[in-house]
Amino acid sequence: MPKQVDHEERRRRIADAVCALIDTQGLEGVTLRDVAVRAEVSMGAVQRCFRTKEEMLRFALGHIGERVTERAHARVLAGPAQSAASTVGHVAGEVALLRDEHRTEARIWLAFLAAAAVNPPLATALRTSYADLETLLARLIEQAGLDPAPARREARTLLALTDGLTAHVLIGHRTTTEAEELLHTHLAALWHRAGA
Amino acid sequence: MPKQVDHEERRRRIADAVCALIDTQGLEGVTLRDVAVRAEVSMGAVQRCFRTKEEMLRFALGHIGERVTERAHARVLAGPAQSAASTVGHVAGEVALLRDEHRTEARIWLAFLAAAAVNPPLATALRTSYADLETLLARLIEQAGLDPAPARREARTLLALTDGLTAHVLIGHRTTTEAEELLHTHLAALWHRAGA
DNA sequence: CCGTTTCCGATGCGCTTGCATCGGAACCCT
DNA sequence: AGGGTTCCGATGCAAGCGCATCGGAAACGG
Repeated sequence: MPKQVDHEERRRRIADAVCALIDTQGLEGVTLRDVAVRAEVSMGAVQRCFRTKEEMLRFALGHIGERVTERAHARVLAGPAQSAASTVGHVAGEVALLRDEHRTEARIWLAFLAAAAVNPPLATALRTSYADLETLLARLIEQAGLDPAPARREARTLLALTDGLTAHVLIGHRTTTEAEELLHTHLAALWHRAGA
Repeated sequence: MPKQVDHEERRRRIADAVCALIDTQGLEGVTLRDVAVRAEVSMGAVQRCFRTKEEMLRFALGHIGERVTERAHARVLAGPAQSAASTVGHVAGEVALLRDEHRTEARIWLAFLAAAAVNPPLATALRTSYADLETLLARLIEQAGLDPAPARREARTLLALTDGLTAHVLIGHRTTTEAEELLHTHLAALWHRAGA
């Protein structure tokens, strides 16, 4: 058993470098060389971890996808005393990546979203995350008092809305505050409708 | 006055070629050579029309932006006898680019949206189209009976929702039918709320 | 302490990219 | 008819790309 290296740790380290590059230069600006420099490893190491660039990007997408969905799940567990409705609000706010410290993730997410439109493997990876979030939201909305079918419908609408808002904030067509307010109003209408 | 050429016509022709390439290969797959081949002109002609690739892409974005907004406006003028509410539905459906024949435009739109997140000039061009659509929708919603402030709020929400739905359809996480139904349900709730 | 096995840094290769260059075709005016 | 402009197709170029290659460093069993 010769020289051993924690491959998983290295893969994650490289994925982080990929994400950092996407954040500043977009997906097109990601090159193997730049990734290697960012991750502080040699190009050879990158090529050993991932057979192709495509494989590396796919892994990075899964990496960021996990980060986002895990945070959403954590938010549910962390908010015990509140009402189900307010939990939905918090999770939606989390998914929308509106807070400044998540701007990076938002840019990365949007970059992968666009790439997925012409790249089926990436689309598959993305759908996994979306399905997860959708189910989570649907369950929460159901707990807030809606029937299963309408709850799922509202979850889907909510997910699309958050994505759209995120995109609009990113291109500067909407401020973070405006987006938060729109999200809040949408949810208020939802609960109002459910109560009646 | 020597050899003359309709520059505007050529620019539009090249923009169409750019869009066709984005549709199949994404923004990264657009090269000057491929554009020239698609547009059936020489590379020299492309370089004469646009000083840089960046300038060409910017023009193409404006081109497709005009197409979408003009169709939305046309939809308003074309639907005279209906209620204001149903006009909103039609325009929203148009903006969401859900119909199969607009799938191409949807992909192009999403590609530019992602690029705009790391490219301010593109973001500026995009915002122009968004502002236009937002105002149009707000006016229509107002005509349907809402006060100006809520009307604008609903227009913004609706615009974000359509964008999100479009993206979800593109990556195959939502079918066209599902998206249409979600959009319809959202609007139904809106009118119901407005009526009360 | 040396052989074996695993790893990787450096380098090279073939290709594509955006852009610059320029000679000559195309055209209008006189 | 010919000169003066305007245009553009072909070609060249430097840079950057993903990927393949390989010699040697690192770590262990014997």
